[in-house]
Amino acid sequence: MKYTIIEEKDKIILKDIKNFNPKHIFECGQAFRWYVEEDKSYTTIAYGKVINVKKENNDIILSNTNLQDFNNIWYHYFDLGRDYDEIKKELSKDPILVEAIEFGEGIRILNQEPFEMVISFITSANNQIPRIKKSIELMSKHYGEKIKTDENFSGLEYYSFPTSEGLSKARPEDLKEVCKVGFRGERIVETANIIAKGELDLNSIYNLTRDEGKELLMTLPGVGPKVSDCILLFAFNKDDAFPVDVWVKRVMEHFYLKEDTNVKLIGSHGARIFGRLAGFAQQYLFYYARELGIGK
DNA sequence: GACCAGGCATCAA
DNA sequence: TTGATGCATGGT
Repeated sequence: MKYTIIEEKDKIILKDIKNFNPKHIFECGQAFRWYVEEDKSYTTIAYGKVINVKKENNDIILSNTNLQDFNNIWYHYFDLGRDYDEIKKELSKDPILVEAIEFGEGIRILNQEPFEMVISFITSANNQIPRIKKSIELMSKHYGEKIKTDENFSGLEYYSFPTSEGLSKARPEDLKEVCKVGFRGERIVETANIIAKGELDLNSIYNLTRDEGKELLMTLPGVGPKVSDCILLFAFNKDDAFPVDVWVKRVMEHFYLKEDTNVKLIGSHGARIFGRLAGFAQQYLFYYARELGIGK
């Protein structure tokens, strides 16, 4: 996991870095706001910043950033302190994971912003990934704030994801008509309200276990077992969280259970066989299953 | 036109 | 506690 950090003008280069493939990281379903560019690089908006990520040979080039932001934001966001070789080695005791890991060898689990994850995964319920992305983009454009970028970066407009205050003032009807969130409109506004008023402090979840965090998150409208696990895994570093969606259900039934079951049984089975690394196993399996259409 | 999508809320048993 | 059903919306 050793790599060299090189600072250039508006760029940070991670030289000879392993376990970092932009396509795998940004298209494995954990994040909804990474946009692929013509040169195969990816651009996103996070923590109030716009950043572009490009892979060139064994290097990763982070553009429109600097060393200070890298140290304060991106090092943690990209989970660069974690040893993915160790995780892969442990999970590779399972022959099925060997295949899934080979397929998505460059996956990392990002540390994303809590409120954005809450609303994004409420939006994901009984929805399709391309439509989820579109709704999130529309919510950002209409209820987020425009981010100033250097003119010579791309010339496009970028918007931050809305704050809880911003979304709490939205009307559910507008979220439906303008942002195409359907029946999830009421849940989004109600949840934004609860968080904006401080009735639930998301930051407290950093210090809770998966089970404790799950119990708290599930008090929010629109947050159930699967959505809460996604929030815990993608925002709060709860690596033992094992979100079970239609794809994980399919891939688990296909390779492990060999029969038609239910999501609750799959959740407990995943926790039992993958343990503290269940979240990583889930991401490798999800990407593998969805890209190849396994079990469909 | 039925069926499905990174499920959840609700209600019956 | 578990199982069935409706839900907005848009694409097959």
